[in-house]
Amino acid sequence: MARNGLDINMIISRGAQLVNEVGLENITLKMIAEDLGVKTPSLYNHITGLEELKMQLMLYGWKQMEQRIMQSVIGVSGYDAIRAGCYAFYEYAIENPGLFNVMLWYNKFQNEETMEATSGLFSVLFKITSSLNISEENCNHIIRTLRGFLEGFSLLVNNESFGNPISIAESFELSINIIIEGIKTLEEIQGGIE
Amino acid sequence: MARNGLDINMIISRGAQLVNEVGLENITLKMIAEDLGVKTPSLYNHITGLEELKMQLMLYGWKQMEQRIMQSVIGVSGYDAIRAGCYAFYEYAIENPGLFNVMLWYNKFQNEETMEATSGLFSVLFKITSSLNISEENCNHIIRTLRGFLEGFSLLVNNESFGNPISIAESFELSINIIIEGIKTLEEIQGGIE
DNA sequence: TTACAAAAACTAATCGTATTAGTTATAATA
DNA sequence: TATTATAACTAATACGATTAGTTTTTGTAA
Repeated sequence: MARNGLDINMIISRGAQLVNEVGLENITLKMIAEDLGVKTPSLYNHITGLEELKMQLMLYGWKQMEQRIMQSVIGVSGYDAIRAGCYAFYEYAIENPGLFNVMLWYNKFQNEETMEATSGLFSVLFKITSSLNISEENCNHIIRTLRGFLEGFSLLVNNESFGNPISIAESFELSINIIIEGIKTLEEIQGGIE
Repeated sequence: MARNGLDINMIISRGAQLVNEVGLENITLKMIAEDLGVKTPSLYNHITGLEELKMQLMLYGWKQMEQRIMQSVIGVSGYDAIRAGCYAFYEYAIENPGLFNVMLWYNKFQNEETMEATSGLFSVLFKITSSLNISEENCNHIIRTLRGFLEGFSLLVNNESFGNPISIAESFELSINIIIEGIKTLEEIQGGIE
């Protein structure tokens, strides 16, 4: 029926590589098109524009991260699973700095597809936290605590915003310890009340 | 000697208002110039370009936030001061969503002026944490924990990334409780060792 | 009071990328 | 082999950032 040169998956996966190489602020359609050996307008046969591509990259990143987190928690449970999931998140984020920026910035548009991409991730987190002796509502709060810390800390690392020369790895480890210990006290308090 | 129409402070303060209104992704020099009643090239007599303006806005935001945090901890100490400082950070961030995005994205360029702007903020945090029974190194780690959580959580709130309908205010309160309780266990452990 | 000079503001022009309009080429299918 | 859907192309447009060069203003000093 027509030429079978590009397809949207090629554009997205190549875009993901390029955005990690040059950063979110420098990625252009022109660059992606040249990389794929076509002229810029040809991309418009597969995407509606730069904004949609960034949305697609955001979804691509979250789906990949979900896979990594799911793999990381196989065979572990409870607080060990929380720890493993946090490390998987952090490692994916710092391995993919450009893509992670896209994931953060384009997470704002709330539509069905966005929900679908991130809901899988949250259901993993929810299953982990639900195995603890904590109310469902507090599980949801805790997921927000973890999301907040993980997104913020990863962003700070990627931006090289920590001026102090002390170890970033130790900061991350201690932070996770702090949060887990904090959650444990919550569990005890709630256990006492019930 | 010359006309005294604009100065850089007018551009920055007006830019800060506008970026909160239209968002980081939509702010343009053209918009700021029109708002100030001049043509776009006139801005170049005061700034080197859009990038420098964003850097200046980033510094402006961090300095303002530092003031807010310092005021918030007057008269309180220990964990109450940590709590007050965290709330001051969060409230400033959600009151200034566009500017806060600038603060996050342009925090990457590490020069003397950047350091100066954020070092004041960190010295406040360091004074607070130093009053606890925690080693200096761990104080620095804890500051990173707090920065990570506060930046990430605020970003999630500003982007409306929390799909779940449960209260964001309660999530923040519980998160701070978790982190403070986590820090307390750290303090006890270290106290026991010493 | 008036001429000067520094600096700000202006107009005109350039550049780069996104996007759109309209044309050409390809490949599956009838 | 002819058709046709569709992808890729060329050409053109739009818009903002930036630069070059000109004009205007205003404090200072003759």
